[in-house]
Amino acid sequence: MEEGTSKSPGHTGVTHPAQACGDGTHGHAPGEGCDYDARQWDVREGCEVRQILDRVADKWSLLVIALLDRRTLRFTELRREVDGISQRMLTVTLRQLERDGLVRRTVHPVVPPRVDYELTPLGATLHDTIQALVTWTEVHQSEIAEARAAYDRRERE
Amino acid sequence: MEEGTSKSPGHTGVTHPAQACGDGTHGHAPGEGCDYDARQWDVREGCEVRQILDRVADKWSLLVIALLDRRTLRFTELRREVDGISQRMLTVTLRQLERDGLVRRTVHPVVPPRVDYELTPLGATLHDTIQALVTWTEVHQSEIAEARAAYDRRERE
DNA sequence: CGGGATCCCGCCTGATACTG
DNA sequence: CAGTATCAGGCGGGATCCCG
Repeated sequence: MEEGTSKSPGHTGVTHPAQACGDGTHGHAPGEGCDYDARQWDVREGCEVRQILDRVADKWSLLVIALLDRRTLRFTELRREVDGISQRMLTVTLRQLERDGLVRRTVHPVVPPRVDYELTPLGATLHDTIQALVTWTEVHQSEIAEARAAYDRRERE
Repeated sequence: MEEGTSKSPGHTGVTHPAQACGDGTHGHAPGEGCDYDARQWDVREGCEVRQILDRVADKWSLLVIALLDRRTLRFTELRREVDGISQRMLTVTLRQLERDGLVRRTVHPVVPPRVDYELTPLGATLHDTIQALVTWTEVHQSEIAEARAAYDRRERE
């Protein structure tokens, strides 16, 4: 993999040139200027990279993607497998992922309704990255547990 | 801090007793490649993997770790670089990361006070993973922007 | 079954004041 | 500078009802 879209070698400033960059909320018309040297990614709020990062680095999105990476799932199946998610958040998350082109939603015109969710090719490219995160978590589980215990012990005294 | 040391489950009520969900039924190969069977990672709410994942897959945590991965930073520097974070959330995030053993907090007994934050060796092991996520985001920026535009166009009609 | 609409509570932000 | 304490306000997200 390469370093993304960075091209100009010399410039590293990017403190906070201005606001510009669009609103921080989710609804935002793409195509607005927001491109700057991302090599020094101090990533201002509302910028595309931050928007996407906020989506991908979201607990629900991550879990949904990881599950869909195994196989196509229906709404209720996802609801059951993503333990703890509310129906609303599952809907919202899936819609966002669909909008981002990471998940394809297929409605079968049958009764009772049947809707399948699956990763798009783009979404599938997240596999390695997400899996790496999950693997890291599993591998370092005990170390973190220890660190927490130590911290709490220190705090309590 | 009014939220206590251990993040109270609050809205994501932990219904299950936090018993070990890494029940040893899926031994994985820690090393390289995702060659272990990822098709079976049980992620019940409240289990350790989920707790850690929820922390690591958090927008603020991710940004803070990524920044500290470049160099040691002081509180105010972080506040300035992580655009959009409130002082409270920065404090909370840093405390969580410190508790998890990912970040080391060093208080220098000088006046005015000086507190440095840096990644621990454990935290540093997240570098590749986090960087992969950031890189992925940068690489696929335009594709996602297109997907969003297409989706919005479809919706509006 | 899938999901839109609604109510509602608690977290987060932002502003401000106060310590060490 | 690096926080902690507090209050206001917005909204994210859970729970529930209900319809196609």
